[in-house]
Amino acid sequence: MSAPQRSTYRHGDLRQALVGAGLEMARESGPDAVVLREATRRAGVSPNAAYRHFADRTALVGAVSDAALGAVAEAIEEEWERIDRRGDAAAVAHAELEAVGIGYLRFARDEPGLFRAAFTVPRDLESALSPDKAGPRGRTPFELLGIALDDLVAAGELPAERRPGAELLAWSAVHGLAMLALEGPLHDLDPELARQTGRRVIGMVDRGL
Amino acid sequence: MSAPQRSTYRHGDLRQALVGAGLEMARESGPDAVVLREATRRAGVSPNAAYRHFADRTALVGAVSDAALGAVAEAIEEEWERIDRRGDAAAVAHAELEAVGIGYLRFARDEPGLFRAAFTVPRDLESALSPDKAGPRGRTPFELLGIALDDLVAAGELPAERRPGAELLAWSAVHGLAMLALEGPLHDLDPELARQTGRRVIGMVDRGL
DNA sequence: GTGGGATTGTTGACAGCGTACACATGATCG
DNA sequence: CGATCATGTGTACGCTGTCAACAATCCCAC
Repeated sequence: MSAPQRSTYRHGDLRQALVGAGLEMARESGPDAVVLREATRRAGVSPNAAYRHFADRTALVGAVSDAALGAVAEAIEEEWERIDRRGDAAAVAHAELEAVGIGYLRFARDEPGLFRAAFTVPRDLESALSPDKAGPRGRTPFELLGIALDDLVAAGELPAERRPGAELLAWSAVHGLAMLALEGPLHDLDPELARQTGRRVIGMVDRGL
Repeated sequence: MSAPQRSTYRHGDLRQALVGAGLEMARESGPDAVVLREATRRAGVSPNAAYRHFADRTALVGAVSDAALGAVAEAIEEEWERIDRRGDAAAVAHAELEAVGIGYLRFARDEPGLFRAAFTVPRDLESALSPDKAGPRGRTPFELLGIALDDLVAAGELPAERRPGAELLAWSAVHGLAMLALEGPLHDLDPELARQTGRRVIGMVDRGL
């Protein structure tokens, strides 16, 4: 599981191994639990070896965060694929928006540690949107959200003048609920109530955009 | 400023001094920057003295978080006092809701470290709502939000059946924006754009509740 | 008042952390 | 084949949170 005895002096792909170990730790207790020495231990390597691949601990956590973002994208795409596209354009567009929100919240609930690793680590927008953090279908969460909003406009369900920046509004609402429920005051909100609140938040976004 | 030489063996009010030092550190760089040993240093006391007042570092951070919550309450109340109450009930109710949101976001912008200390530390709801974390006028942020929503219902601006749990919806939206802008991907959003987005989020809540 | 807990602060120690510096190993390419 | 450069190792330092044992002081019962 952890300390793979290796015969070669070189490791092979230490960088990847460190990120993997970091992901394990983050999954259990969030990004703060990513400890550099422990990662090297799990990779079966001396502590300082990490510095050949990361400038410092922050850089490692950043890489872990990137990987976590990819996992979020995957969760959202999964929900996206499930949409029934036989209805009219308006219904489909609303379903798309809902899918993004549901996927986002589902991931936050199922993988709180990774979720916090993905979004709680300071990074700039362009980095968050860069395509190498996309899901398996190659689309980032932000892109999917954008498509949903575009489709709402196209279907006449959202006035075009409200379209610019609407991502931020939708994102804020859903993200806020996730954070409050994860590490904030809603920490031990009843799970069923949390699910229900999630739906209501998405409804509020849909109505209020 | 920092190490107050004291003559007496006893400190006087060490607990308060530690919380104060913790607040300073949190203000600069958030709750993670609150380090127990440094707090004792600033209080002019040996490291272990802290353990007479806090079970461990977590407890200290918790106390700091409580104090930070009080500061949030104060910021919101400030905005609340500024409301022009001469209009009709509906307008006042909307203004109240807006005041809570604006105060919340203003505090997040002006005191990001304290904001994160207040809301990023795991705590349960009842603790977050307990009145000892209220502002100078004795009302917690959550209470003020509740009053605003009640007034919306009274003014016929919010269907009564949507009232229960509406706090969570409003709170989520505003909190999400704050978190994304503080330590998330919106980290370096243009300040003016951020302000504007804040207003739009509040508008979305007002429409979408 | 005086003696004896109960409080509160101090000393010393330990393991674990991130990281700097010097060194060892080995793959790669002239 | 030998030099170079990327990669991993060893040792060390200062910092952290926390434990255990000890010391000073306050305060209350006599």
